[in-house]
Amino acid sequence: MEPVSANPSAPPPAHHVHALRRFNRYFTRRIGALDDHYLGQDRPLGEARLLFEIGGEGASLRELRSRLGLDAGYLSRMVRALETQGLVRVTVHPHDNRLRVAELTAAGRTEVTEQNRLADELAEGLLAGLGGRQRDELTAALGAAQRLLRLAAITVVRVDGASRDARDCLAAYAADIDARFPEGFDPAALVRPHEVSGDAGAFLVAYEEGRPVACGALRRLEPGVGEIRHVWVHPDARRLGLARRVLRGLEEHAGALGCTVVRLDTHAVLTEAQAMYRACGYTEIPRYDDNVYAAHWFEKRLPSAAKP
Amino acid sequence: MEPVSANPSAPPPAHHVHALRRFNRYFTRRIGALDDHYLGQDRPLGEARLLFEIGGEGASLRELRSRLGLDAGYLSRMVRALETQGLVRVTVHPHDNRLRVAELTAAGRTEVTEQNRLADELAEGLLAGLGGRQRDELTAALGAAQRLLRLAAITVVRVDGASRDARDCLAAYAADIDARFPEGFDPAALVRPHEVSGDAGAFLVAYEEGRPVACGALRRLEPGVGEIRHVWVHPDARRLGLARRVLRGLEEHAGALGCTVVRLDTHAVLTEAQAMYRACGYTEIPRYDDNVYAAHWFEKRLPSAAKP
DNA sequence: ATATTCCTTTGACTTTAGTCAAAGGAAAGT
DNA sequence: ACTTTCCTTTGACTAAAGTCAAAGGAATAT
Repeated sequence: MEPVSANPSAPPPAHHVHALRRFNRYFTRRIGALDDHYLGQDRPLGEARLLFEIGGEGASLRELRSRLGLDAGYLSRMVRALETQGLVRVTVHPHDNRLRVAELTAAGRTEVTEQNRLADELAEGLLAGLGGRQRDELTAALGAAQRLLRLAAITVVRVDGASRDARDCLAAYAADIDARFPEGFDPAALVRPHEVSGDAGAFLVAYEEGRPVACGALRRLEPGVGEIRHVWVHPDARRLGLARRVLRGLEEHAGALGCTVVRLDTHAVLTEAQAMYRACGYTEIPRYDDNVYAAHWFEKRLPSAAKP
Repeated sequence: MEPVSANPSAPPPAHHVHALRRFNRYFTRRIGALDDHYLGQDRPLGEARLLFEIGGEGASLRELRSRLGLDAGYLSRMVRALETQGLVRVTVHPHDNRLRVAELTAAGRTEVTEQNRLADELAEGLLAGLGGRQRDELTAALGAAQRLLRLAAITVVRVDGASRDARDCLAAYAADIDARFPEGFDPAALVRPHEVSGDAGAFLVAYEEGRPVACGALRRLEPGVGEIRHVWVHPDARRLGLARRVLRGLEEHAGALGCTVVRLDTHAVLTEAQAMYRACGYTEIPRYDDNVYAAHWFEKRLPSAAKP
């Protein structure tokens, strides 16, 4: 896996760094601390967090371990403690006897609900000091900040078209558009791994905290002409501007593979995608393939790789 | 001290509460955690935080205790530990032999600098994932959020005009405008405590985390006419919209004291203040007093207290 | 001057949080 | 079938964080 345009720009100017640190200091002191102390009520923080993380659906110990970053032994003991307190029930995983699954009992659920109520109350108390317009502003600012922080944490890397993550992404993509296209979607229309690997093309996957959240494929149509396909973003990661990042990465790879033009097609129902392609410099062209799902065809001339 | 328009509005809508909690969860997990772990490097977190809090200027143990919320005994031991490591020097307070003051030694300063460098690096790494425009957006969003969170934490209360905090605020106000008015300012022109206490008027102080950060006074000019004076905001708390809050509070008190009109004057150099008064519904009127510092006079007719 | 309040230190604990290694049962790869 | 890899449990610790109460010197209030 090689990172794609990892650092597109020079180191960030100091004032951004300071703004982030200032905010961090203020926020963790004012809010984070409060949250933790009040939530914990009568329970060690570790246990409170664990309960919260088990949540309504339950979770395997393995998952809890990775989500909370805990030592296996430590977690095992904590779960046992919660079990003897009657808050948690532990069973073996139905499909894999190595795994155990922790679920909340009724008492556990009550406690988590109470935790949530307290946290809500705390947040309400905080917001009570603001007027309606100011609350709107705050919510908007926090939303924007979170969006950008998430985006900053996502890395786009090139992977082999036959890799596990690539296949998973394509499967999710296929399921997604199958549900969206009125006529459904036949996975046979997906690119073959060899078309997007090695010198033939490229397959990019975006990772957020280790999980694939977006993908995009590039294959060669003819010498000098690449085709972008299967740009997909996980529902949880939409509206972050991730598709553009994947697109930019694919264009870079196209340039590196000697393409001067990239093309792509889209289905009639994917109107946001069409808008994005236009906004990214693509112009509509006549049909160039016989893709039965396509209704619009686009092309973009790549800036020739400038050498300094 | 009685709170002023403490809860001007109904409990905040759930979506604001959720937005705040969502952000809080994300932020503390992603950023806060990182920060702590990296900062601690080779040193327990408690000590690292303590070093940071002692900072360049040093601080009394008492202050450290309240800033960090630590047990006295625990703090005492931690400071001793840092002292034996040669990072901190402890001396008795020059004016109060009960107090000790902790200062950083050269070695301590080096370590804090290194801490800061690491934290900067971390922030840089985070920002590296964003483009220039996105960084600007992030900084703006964090700035707005912090401003609003601070504002939410500030409460405006009425205090006695002769109280310690009132006097401190007025002194700071006097020093402030003395530096700003070309002709200086004579503190004899300040209101007398009795003019702004009891039924005669009101004195409001805004507190942020226990410290006074703004004030404003109301006295009665003649029956039915109040005068607003000495609206002042601490330099650290400017640009939060605090002056407006104080002003609104004073207007409410004026209404409660039976005033239908409030007046105020401002100095020629305080142009932002003039703009604010206009934006808050004040209109310029002819000179109504003989205040030698005044160059503009304003008036606002108060909405008569509506009963439901 | 005397009582009271402050601030810090010390002793004696407890709880949380976390680490490391060994071991054993279960699934996956060959 | 056999090795390897996974996942969890247990034992044996350590370090950090925090609590409580007693005590003594310094300021303040009365």
